[in-house]
Amino acid sequence: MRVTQRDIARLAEVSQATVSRVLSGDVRVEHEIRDRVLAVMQQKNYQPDVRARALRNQKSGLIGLVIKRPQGGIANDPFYANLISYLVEELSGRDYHLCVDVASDEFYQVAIYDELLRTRRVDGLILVESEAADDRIRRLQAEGFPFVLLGNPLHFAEVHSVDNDNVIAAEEVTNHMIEQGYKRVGFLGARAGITVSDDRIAGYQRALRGKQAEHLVYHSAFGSESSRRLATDILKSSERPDALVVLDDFMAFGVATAARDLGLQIPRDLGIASFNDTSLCEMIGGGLTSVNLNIQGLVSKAVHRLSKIIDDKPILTDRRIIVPTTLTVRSSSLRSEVLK
Amino acid sequence: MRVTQRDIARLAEVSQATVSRVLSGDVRVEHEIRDRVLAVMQQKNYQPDVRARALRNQKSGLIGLVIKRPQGGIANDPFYANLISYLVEELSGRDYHLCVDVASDEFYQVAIYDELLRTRRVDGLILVESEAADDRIRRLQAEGFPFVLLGNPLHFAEVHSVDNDNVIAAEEVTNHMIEQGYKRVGFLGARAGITVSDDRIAGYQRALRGKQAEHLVYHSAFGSESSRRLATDILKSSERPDALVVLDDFMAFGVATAARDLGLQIPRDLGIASFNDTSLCEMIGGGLTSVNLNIQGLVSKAVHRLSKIIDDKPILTDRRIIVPTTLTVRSSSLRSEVLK
DNA sequence: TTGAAAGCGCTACCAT
DNA sequence: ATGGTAGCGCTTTCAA
Repeated sequence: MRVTQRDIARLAEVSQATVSRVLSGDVRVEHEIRDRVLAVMQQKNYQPDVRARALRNQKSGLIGLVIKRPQGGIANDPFYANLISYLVEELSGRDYHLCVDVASDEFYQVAIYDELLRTRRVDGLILVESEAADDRIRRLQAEGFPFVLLGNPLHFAEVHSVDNDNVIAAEEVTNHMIEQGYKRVGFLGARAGITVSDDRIAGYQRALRGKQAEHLVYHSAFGSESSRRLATDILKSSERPDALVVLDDFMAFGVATAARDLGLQIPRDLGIASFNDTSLCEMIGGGLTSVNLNIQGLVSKAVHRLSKIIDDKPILTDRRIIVPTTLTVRSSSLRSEVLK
Repeated sequence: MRVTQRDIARLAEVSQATVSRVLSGDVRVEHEIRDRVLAVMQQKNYQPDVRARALRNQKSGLIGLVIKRPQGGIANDPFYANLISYLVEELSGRDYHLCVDVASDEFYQVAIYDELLRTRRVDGLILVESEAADDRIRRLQAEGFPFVLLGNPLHFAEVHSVDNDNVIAAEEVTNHMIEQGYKRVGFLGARAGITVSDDRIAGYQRALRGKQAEHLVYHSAFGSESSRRLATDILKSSERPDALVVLDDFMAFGVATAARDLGLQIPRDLGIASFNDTSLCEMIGGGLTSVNLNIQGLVSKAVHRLSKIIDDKPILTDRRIIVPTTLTVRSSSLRSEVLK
């Protein structure tokens, strides 16, 4: 059996309550006793049992992350790997651990929510929803369960959320394309309903106002292969765009491949820019212009906010926190350089 | 306050013990009472508190994954994303959840180990060690803590481990290159000490026996950029290899980029093959030949074994479980096709 | 078949 | 300043 406070108490000839006090750094404990207890703890290599603590304090020290499996697993989306990585890092600084669950389908996801929060396994949740998830959010709200949404809460104004301003980000990158002299800028997004995509399309359209009459919005499935196929069709057309803003780096990779196969020069014949600024951007010949979302910043803000909610601390700032994006310009969009 | 078994008991007019029995599916409970209790549970939306259960049963229902941050975060290594993804999936089928921690440095990693297992936060650990980690493994053994190593335990014969046979895998892929007619096959690995790399180099060398006198082993840092630079040097040399087996897809990507920049045709002038078979392989022009590690298989075996250890069930098979690899041949190594 | 009660290891309150 | 003790919500033994 493992060492408990009772064992320590017996060996140090004090009460178990005193051991607990020493552990919590209670100032009222006499120095001599304190040292004696600490010595025994050290010797016995005592560590408090988090399970007992969790029960007693009604806090598990765990933050849950439930992600809906994207197309082809989370493996191929560096966003999630980044997210988890930064989350763990951020949490460890606050004495929290991360509990990850992946939901393969809608039904299962609800079950996980139930299991995770009704059983009080975790103290709070980080939500990442690619689409509006009304029922789940309402459920959490009804339970009064602490959670922060990474993304756009849409009509849920009361939900705490951390997000980029994807409308502005898309507007900026589209403007960048226009400034580079592209005349027919298109946008390659995901299917309608994916909030990130919808937001970025809105930004794209805003940028075009008064500058380009025709809006060229295309909807592709996720992944570089789908976008490669779609891009091939698009670029074969006689009225093809001369620049494409793409939803993410993977899809942009597909576009770049399609362009290369069709003999189009980047950035001269086709400008490309995308979102996420993953390591992939350095891998595309000459580099891919991409919007950096500052995932670390998103995560940091989200955890900060969540821990405040959990601790019931007053929240003075806005419920929606916006983390600025930055445009990392690489050669895939630098038409002006090429034409010099 | 939330609903407890006592509340249910009161409402159903039974004892709290009976409620517990109903929950555990105890057959001795009379049907009528059973139904009454279940009805109240349903109505009150009762869920047992996992914290109390964990304390009582001495089981948390959590499996820990501690990963040492690789170069540049885990984000850029799809292996970890895959690992986590499959782990979560596999665990959820066994009523376990995954607790992820990342250790940035050696010292911190030991601290996490302590926190995670001495405090009994998790019931078992999955270890992923890129290098021999003697002290940590000995510690776990001394504590009698359940864990399974994903990788090569080296001299720790008593450790339960799940791994590919990297020696054989490398031998096979090297043989494949030789069969394709390459005469100077090289190996681009990581620095010595990284067990996966060491194993694969050993396999590469075994394949060359009697077939190619000169062993061309190169050591690169991780990442496509480092390997691109190194590959550029290697390929500029007059005695350059005509084929490279590379430690992973990312590094292979760097090699492919270097080759392209030097005007070398793949697979005619340079054959490339690597390990991991990630989505990146489809992205490299024509496709990259790569060894598929069957991560899902690795994870499945590891979890299966770990849960047996945790439940103290007898383990009849070998302590070391080998999951077979398969070679996914794509055009980057198909020299014979090109020369037809 | 059911209920009463002990106890998992801890924190915190109330005594002294 | 210290000890005794209640109790977090649950499972399980023991009695009835």
